[in-house]
Amino acid sequence: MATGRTHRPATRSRGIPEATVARLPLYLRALTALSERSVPTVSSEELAAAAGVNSAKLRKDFSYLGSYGTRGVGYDVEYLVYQISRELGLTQDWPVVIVGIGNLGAALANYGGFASRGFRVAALIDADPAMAGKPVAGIPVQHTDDLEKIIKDNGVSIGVIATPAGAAQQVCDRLVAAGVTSILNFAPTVLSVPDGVDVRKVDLSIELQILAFHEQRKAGEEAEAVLEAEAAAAKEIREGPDGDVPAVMPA
Amino acid sequence: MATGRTHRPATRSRGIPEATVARLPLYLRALTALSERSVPTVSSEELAAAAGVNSAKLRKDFSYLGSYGTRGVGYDVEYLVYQISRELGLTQDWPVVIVGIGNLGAALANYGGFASRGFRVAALIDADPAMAGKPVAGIPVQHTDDLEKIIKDNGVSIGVIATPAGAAQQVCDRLVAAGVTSILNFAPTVLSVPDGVDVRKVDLSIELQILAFHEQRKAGEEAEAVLEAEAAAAKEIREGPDGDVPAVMPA
DNA sequence: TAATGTGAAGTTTTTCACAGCG
DNA sequence: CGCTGTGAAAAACTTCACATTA
Repeated sequence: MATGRTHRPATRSRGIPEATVARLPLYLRALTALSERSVPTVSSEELAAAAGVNSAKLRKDFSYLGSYGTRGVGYDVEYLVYQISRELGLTQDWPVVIVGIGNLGAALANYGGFASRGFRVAALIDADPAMAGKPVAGIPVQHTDDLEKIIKDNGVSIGVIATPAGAAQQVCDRLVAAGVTSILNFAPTVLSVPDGVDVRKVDLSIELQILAFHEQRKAGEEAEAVLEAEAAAAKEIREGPDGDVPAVMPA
Repeated sequence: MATGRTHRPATRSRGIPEATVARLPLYLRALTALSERSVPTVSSEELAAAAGVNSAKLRKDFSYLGSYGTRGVGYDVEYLVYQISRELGLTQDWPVVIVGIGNLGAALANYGGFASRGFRVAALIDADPAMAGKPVAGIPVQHTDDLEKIIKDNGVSIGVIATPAGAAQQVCDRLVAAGVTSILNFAPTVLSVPDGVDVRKVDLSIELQILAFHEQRKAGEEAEAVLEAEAAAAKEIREGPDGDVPAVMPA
């Protein structure tokens, strides 16, 4: 993920373990939902259930942020929303560009949760001249030629790549050269970037393949279970219904 | 992720660590690219570079699958493609349904890499009656009412949820009730499912928030670096250019 | 001889279980 | 009393480094 540039261990930042950072958005979402329902406080148990994790893990995660709970009571929802938002850097607004306005890029541009918290789609960029000027999600698409200028004019540091795989590395290089230091990559390619640039990838086919692996395993186990059941049935026929009897036939 | 149902540790399956499973698709993609260029063999070093991991990790990962390499030579590309495909369960075809044919659902339906290896879009399902019958990516959209029938008729065990957050849990419940045991969730919600059902989620806003965290940290470090530089400069003014001198002013 | 395969060491993450506090 | 916060133990994962072997 190339978190480098300083001398700190790449996997930890500000003393907060990477695994914890990855869960903070989950907690934040659950807390936001509670906040909207005007729930004032929440226990680690309840919040953990809402976020789909176990409560010890959640408490440990929060312990890295500080002691924001009240023993015997739980956590103040509003306060925690604020603290996590601050920790994640969502109290400021991050301008984001999306490059590659195909079906996926359009879907991302239209994604509501985007604007709501901390992010703003500063520009949409596509290589197709026919797209230029067309509005998507109310934002006019601009041509790739102007990529560098767009990045600089808007002070963009986060870029989303939704181009075909073939174009991704080149787009990435231009983004980085123009000053982008965080990239979310939807193209099915490994991007190489200099130290100090973070890349995260979202990859449909990888996720499906992982599911297929588990799916296959389940099928295998079912077959095994059937075989075991059959074996048990056969054994019962050989040995009689009560099992613990010395076998008449060799095992 | 709810991998349960049997008595094995949920995080390991068939003796292959979950972290390894998650990387196999990466290796497979790199190997497929090599295969297309008719490269006959590859070393762990080269393949690791192509997949963006380190070579010791790759060798350890492969060691869980068996001894498929040749010392002094490397790995046979074709053979490894086959072994990994088999391990991931991609030698069979998995029919997949996509529920929620908005921008994102359409993007997924159009995604090429889908059909190529192991997966087949068996049906597209949407709640909007106006969509029914319309072809997306050459496949006619069907109405949610028929969800159960579609799942059963096609023997679908993998479902993709691309609906708005509000509908996701309900869709999920229906998919599971109809026999789906693996779900890829694009809706920004935590899904609850019974044991034996795997859920993986893809969440734009979580990824962006993780990037924002690191982005903020970088900015903080720059500020720190500036402060340190300023402090050093100030110190130099106070102490003169050679540093190790007893301070005249209090620290 | 070059590169795999792997014990062993090191690191990170998770979980346990309970002391401590409101 | 109830629930947080956290040391300590356990588990998972990564990396090292080298014996092994084609």
